[in-house]
Amino acid sequence: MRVATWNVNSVKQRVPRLLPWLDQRKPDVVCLQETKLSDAAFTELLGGELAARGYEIAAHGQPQWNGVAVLSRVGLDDVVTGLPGGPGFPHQEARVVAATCGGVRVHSVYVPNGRTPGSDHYHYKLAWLAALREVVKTGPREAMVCGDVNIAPADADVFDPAAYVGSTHVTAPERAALADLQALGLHDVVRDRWPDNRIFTYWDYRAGMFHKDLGMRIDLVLASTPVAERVRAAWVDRQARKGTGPSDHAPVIVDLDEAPDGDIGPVVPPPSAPSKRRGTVKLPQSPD
DNA sequence: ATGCCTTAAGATTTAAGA
Repeated sequence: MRVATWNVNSVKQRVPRLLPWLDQRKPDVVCLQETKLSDAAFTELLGGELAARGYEIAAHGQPQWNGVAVLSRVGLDDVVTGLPGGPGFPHQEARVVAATCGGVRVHSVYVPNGRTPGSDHYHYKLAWLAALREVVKTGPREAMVCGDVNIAPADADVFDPAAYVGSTHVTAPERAALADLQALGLHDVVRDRWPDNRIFTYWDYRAGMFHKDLGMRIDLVLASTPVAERVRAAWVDRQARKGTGPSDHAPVIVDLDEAPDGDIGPVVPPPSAPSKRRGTVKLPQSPD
């Protein structure tokens, strides 16, 4: 099962990039953020194209800002929008939708930006993360939190830590809130897969930041232990950030092996017939 | 320049993003 997450920065503007990307990468589950579209407009815009590709849609949007969605062609059950009892600014915004896809509880999240450390929006960000934690905590064991968390987990996740001193995305309280979420047993599967690599998922549109590879890693796929154990590839699709009319974020793509089947027990390849696909496969981070 | 691009809304500009 291939799971991807992508902050598309307006799905309406990104249609010419999104549809070819779906055809190229063929993800089974797609978490989208910053769709910037009402649910009715989402369905009108993409319902036909996505249905033709076998996707069901769980969209949770609003007319102008924010907006998230889950697309799935491996089932889409028990859809929940928003965070029950969660904070708003002042009212709840369209920042999370969850659905069960292929046996995994998938949360597509767009964490508030925070704007300025200490601001009302910053405290809203921290409260929002705490509310997300409660939802995940009480949810199924097989879970993934995918999306734009608007936090660089470590200094290695920004191009220059000195450039971000005093800014959001790197402050200790934000990182602590993310660590609290991960303390539920969620693994940062891209970083776990590539512990020492320079990996970014967002590059500012301005000043040739992408060309110079000056970015941040703020789009994450977090997986609970039973899901993380199935990861066979985890990488950032930098290809999708190139060319004409890209989002300022690149997709993150994660491939999961089949769920263990109780009837067959642990799978051990016979020594005489090594499988081409057994074990973890080191895919290039960016197949340029 | 201290928001250098891009988006949306809707108006000749503003708010927002990270």
